[in-house]
Amino acid sequence: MTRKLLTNLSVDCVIFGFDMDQLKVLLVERKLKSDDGKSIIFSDHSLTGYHIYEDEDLDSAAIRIVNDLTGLENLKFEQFYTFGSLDRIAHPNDQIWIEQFGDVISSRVLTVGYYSLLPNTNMNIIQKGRKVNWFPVDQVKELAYDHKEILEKALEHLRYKLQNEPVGFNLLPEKFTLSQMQKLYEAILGAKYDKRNFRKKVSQMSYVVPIKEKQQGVAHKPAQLYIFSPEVYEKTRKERNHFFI
Amino acid sequence: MTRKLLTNLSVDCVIFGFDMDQLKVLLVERKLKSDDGKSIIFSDHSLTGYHIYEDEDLDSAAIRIVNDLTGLENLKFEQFYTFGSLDRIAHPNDQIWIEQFGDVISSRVLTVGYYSLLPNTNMNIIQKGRKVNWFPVDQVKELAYDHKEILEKALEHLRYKLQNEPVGFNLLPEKFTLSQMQKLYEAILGAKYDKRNFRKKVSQMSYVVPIKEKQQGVAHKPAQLYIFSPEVYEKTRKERNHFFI
DNA sequence: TGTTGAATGTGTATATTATACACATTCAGT
DNA sequence: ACTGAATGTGTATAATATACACATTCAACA
Repeated sequence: MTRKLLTNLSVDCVIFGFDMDQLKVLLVERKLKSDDGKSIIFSDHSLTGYHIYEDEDLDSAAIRIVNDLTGLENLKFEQFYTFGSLDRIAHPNDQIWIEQFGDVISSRVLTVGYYSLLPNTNMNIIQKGRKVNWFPVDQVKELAYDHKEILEKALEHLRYKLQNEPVGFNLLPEKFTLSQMQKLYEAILGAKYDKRNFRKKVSQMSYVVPIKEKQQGVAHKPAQLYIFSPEVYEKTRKERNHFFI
Repeated sequence: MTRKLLTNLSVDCVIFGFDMDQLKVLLVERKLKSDDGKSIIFSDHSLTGYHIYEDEDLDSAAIRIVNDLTGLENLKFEQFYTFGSLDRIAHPNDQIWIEQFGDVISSRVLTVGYYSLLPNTNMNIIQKGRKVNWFPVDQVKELAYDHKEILEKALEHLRYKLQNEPVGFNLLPEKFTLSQMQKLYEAILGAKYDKRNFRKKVSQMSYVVPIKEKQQGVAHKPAQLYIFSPEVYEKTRKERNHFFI
């Protein structure tokens, strides 16, 4: 039995990772060679995305698609926006690419955007055919289709969330130092924070808890390690009373 | 020429209105009569929604669909979430309703959720065939399809936004009093605020500006009227520095 | 025209939170 | 034992949040 792939529906996933210095995004190479395989017609990158099956949940599709392209498992995805402009697939390269696979070009492909936050950029990526690599988010220039726009929207969403919810911990290893946490916020929000004030603020977050363990093997005073406690967070978040700004 | 309607894609719009007391939502009656027209097979309500055309933008679809059902014009919509569970249309009533129109039931209809905020609940609604009415949000029990879930998500989104951005002014008349503004926040967030402290907070919002006009025809001290200035807001919002909580 | 009912509009004291800012400590490596 | 590199800490001041009570102004009515 063959599952029916929906030609007018797809899912695109923005996979973020933090390497303790920069925010990165996982991109898939899109390289089209001439028939004789000797010259390259074009080469660029896209997000991890593909069409969904008729009998497939959106959330499951995100998991499947990323797994197909990267081998990554157990990622958590969150939907952030859906893109449905009529001109999403306008560039000649995009059309050539699609035709190459014999797909009919739907007059418009609606794509649901998901993002995922990974705690590092060293995980083993199983490249099944196409090259997949990490790129610093702020150096990404052009992408296939409207993926640049999707990436921007995901970033915007991430920044917004970061200022209102403790999503940042998903981008840090389970045990992290306060300097790492500070770097994360600085990198994503593009700001600079005072170390003492940052730590004072964090010390008020009861859900960031120090553990009986310190950094090891560093050529300086080893830092205290912390973990994020989702349980404590759920208990404390009860009511925020401020409106906006 | 006939435009092709996409059977597996739809847009559902959650239209909120505030009547100075309660948050309300605009719902469309869904009444199915027996063939002889004498008995009612079932009757319930749904959000304003319908399938989109092949050659139609998502945003335009929202505008068209709401206009078709209500005659309302010039609404501003914002997308908040997309629903694509495989069991969205599970209830027998939903299936009967769809079959009635001779539509094929797609195995899954993906629907993009939009919401709109109206400054009052008195606008002239042109009912084209189906009855459309305002209902207090917190008294809505069951809805067609998964529309109850969609409404909840829209509400959640609205509350979130309300605490972080000045979207509430869209639910108030152009000229409003501070008491009205306070009531709005209390109604939507389900909280109670101290009048003096609320006003102190608002007085720090440079974009809420008093005008040379007072309430008229009220049997008590007439209140100062205010307007929201988007221009001033854009200038002031520069940087918010808090993370979360 | 004066009395009533109803909502408006205002200030202060106290507690909490935000900001600005500099130096001793601890480790690995040599 | 010395160096380089990052950690970890406190205080004074400013800004913001909270708790709380009463005189004012209008329309309506007697």
